Amino acid sequence: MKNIDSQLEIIKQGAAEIIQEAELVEKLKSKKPLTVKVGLDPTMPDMHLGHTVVINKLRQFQKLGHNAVFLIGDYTACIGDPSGRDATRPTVDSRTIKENSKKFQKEIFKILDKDKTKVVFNSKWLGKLKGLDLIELASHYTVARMLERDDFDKRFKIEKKPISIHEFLYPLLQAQDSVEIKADVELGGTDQKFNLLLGRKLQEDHNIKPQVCIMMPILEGLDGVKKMSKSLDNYISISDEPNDMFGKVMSISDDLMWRYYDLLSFKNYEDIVLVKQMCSQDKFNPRDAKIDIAHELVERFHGHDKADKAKSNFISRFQNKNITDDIPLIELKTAGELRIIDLIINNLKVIKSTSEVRRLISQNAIKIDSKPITTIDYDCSADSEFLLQIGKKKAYKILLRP
RNA sequence: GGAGGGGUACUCAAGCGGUCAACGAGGGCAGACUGUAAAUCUGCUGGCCCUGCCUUCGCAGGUUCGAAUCCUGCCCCCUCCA
Repeated sequence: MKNIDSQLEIIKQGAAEIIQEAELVEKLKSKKPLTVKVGLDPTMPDMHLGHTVVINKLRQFQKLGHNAVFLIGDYTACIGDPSGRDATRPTVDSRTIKENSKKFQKEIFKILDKDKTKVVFNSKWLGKLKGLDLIELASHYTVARMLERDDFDKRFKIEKKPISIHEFLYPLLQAQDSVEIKADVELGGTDQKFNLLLGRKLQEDHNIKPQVCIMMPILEGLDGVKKMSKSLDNYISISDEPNDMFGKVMSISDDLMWRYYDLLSFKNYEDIVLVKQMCSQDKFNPRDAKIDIAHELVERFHGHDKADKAKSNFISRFQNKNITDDIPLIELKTAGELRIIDLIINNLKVIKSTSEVRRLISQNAIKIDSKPITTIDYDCSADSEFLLQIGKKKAYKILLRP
């Protein structure tokens, strides 16, 4: 185990806030591996890079020799934490929760060391709570203090949107998890501050040394402004195909790229500082820095070979403007000629309405063998092979057979 | 339980009897410029058998030549009082 100072330095990297740092030092001084908790609700079917920020931090703890506990909130998922949202999340059925949990476990081990990570489900203890237990739990906190939570406060006072009573139970249950696990440290996004703090309070009530709360910044999505989320469609899923993932990373702004470096890269802190410096002094093209981070991320989730391939595809396609062989070849059987409309809407299913196809055609966005088509009545002759491009990003090789 | 306010397209938000497929903003898409960047500029943004037609303004009816706009009932939400 490294000395306390260098541990602390690593732990603090990228963290938005630590409560209380002095307590953390105290705990580190004990020289015993700390129990570090990260919880995630299996409400969404797949994880995106935003979720991994906290897991990356957990990985650092793990590398430092501490005990990583990954908590799957299969019980709390039934409530749905509305954190950062303006309304209750719809509750999720138990089968979906099971499926998602399984997927989660597979995904997190692309980041964490499988052999050293303890995976726990909070239904194990929360499921045993009886009505009276729940009432007892609820007695530990007051309504006024609940309303201190930012999003509750906003909904209640400013937006005047409804808050259901059961939503108050979420933070309490999450805090109960910390009691059960006896967490020394809990990691979460800055939007989790309230919930994490409640863990401290509840642990104290149970005479457990309160956990240190470490808040990580919320990662912005592709737009660079709003938090990464599936519902905003500005996310990079960790199960995105290599080419897609690479392309999405390349399309972010330079400012955002540095955020991604800070929060997602496993490179040394010093190396990142150096890259930033070189870019700002025009010694290194930011585009190439972007290629590096794109490669790193694709490699993490898809392996080295696929990352190399995605990179070379990207370069040949966009930098050298070549149309590569990598474009999917689609073979279709047709009796005679095939209308372009039918091809796009019925066979490829990439655009949903004729009107939209019309629009794209009038904008010169649909090309066949690099030539824009000008009429909706365009027919593709039977028994032919051609390249179909829709906008800049979509391309297909089509082979029509009789 | 009582009183009042409100539900409009992906979101916010105008419209309050015809000129409304519905102002405006955001988002999204496309084009130009580029580093598939960002910023900026331009256009588009319900559907279709597209110089026209069809369906949309919480739901269901009604008044009218004609309704998102008026009337009735229902559903949902918010605020205040109890």
